[in-house]
Amino acid sequence: MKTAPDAKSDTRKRILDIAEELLLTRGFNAFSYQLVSSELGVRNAAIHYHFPHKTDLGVALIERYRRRLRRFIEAQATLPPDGQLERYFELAQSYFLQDKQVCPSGMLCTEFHTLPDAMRDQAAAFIGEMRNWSIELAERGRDGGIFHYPGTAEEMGVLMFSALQGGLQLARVDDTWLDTVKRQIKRLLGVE
Amino acid sequence: MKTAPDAKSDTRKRILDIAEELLLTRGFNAFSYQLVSSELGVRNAAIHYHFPHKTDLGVALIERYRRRLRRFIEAQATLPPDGQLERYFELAQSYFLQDKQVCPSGMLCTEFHTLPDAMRDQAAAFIGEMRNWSIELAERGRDGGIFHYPGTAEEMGVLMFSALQGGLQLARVDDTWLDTVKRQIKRLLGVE
DNA sequence: GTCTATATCCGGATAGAC
DNA sequence: GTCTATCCGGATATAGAC
Repeated sequence: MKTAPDAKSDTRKRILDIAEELLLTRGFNAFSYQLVSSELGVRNAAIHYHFPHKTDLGVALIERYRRRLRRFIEAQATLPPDGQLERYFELAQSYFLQDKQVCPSGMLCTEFHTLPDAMRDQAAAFIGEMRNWSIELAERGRDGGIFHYPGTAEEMGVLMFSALQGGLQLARVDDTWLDTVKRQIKRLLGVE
Repeated sequence: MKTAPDAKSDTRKRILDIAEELLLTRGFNAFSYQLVSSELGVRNAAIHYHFPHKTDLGVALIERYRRRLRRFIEAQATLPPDGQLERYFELAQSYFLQDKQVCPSGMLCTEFHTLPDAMRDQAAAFIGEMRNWSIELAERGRDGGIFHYPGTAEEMGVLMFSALQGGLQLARVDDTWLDTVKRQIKRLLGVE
């Protein structure tokens, strides 16, 4: 079963894992096939076999984020809004704990002007999906009487997304930053 | 007076201006001396005369941001808190209107792991100063009875800073983003 | 202060052997 | 599927003429 004929090659997956780590720490422009291949213990031509162009690797990474986001959303569709918020916070926290990574959307936004077109399209789609989920969370929380905040669900969802993205980045300079942002978001939602 | 012997050369200033534009649109890793020199209409060796190493240019840029921030703060020290908030928003807006730039702290955070040490030190200091100012704004606003929010001034100041930084980045993908963030921050502060 | 010319290195990418 | 070998372009940086 684990060696099904259509299974993605292990090497391909390991390349994606290493590239993801590099993307979220260094950024797309600042990582090279050399860094991936040396980490993997192969030559850089081997990477080109799996991903002919760097753009292919970048697009594959964002596509994987999008699939992962869909599974993340489905996996906790039955949780109450405050539970979902906790999971959202844990996701951000797990990025930070792993070498002070930033979230994918944050890295892709700041590098946006230098990304190849295909990556920009994927990034915009990914960010749109994150945005929608954040807004729906704010909406369900209010409808369920769990969250209490001024303004529309769209405004509050967009603000939470923005604050977490910025907070995760600023945590690189001050370890307490992300905790502060999470605490204040909960307060502004009237939770706890 | 304008040609005082100790005046910084015009070329040096123009290099900084062009480099700043490139830093806030493309990032430090994604801009080159070639891009600066061609924009300036000189050869790249001329840039090296003014800034021998790229690190020197990067450090000079952040030092200028720090001086500018100090002047920005002083210039509106007498404004009421809600007026200062407006100026803060206008600053973010002006970045966005200029080729969808992000704020310096946002770019420096995401590239943090790849920056030379001297730039990291400057970036950390700059961000610390931004953080303090944002917190003091939240504090004065509450003390003056203009802002009304839950949590401490530190928590609210850090949240505003984070949300504006993230919002400015995400505005690259969706033009309405920054306006939404500004509107919601004002609402959360109980302003207007 | 700016130029030409060049050194050095590194990045993405390809060809062809195994 | 991975290797060796190589090409090409671009980036930082320096030397020395003007």
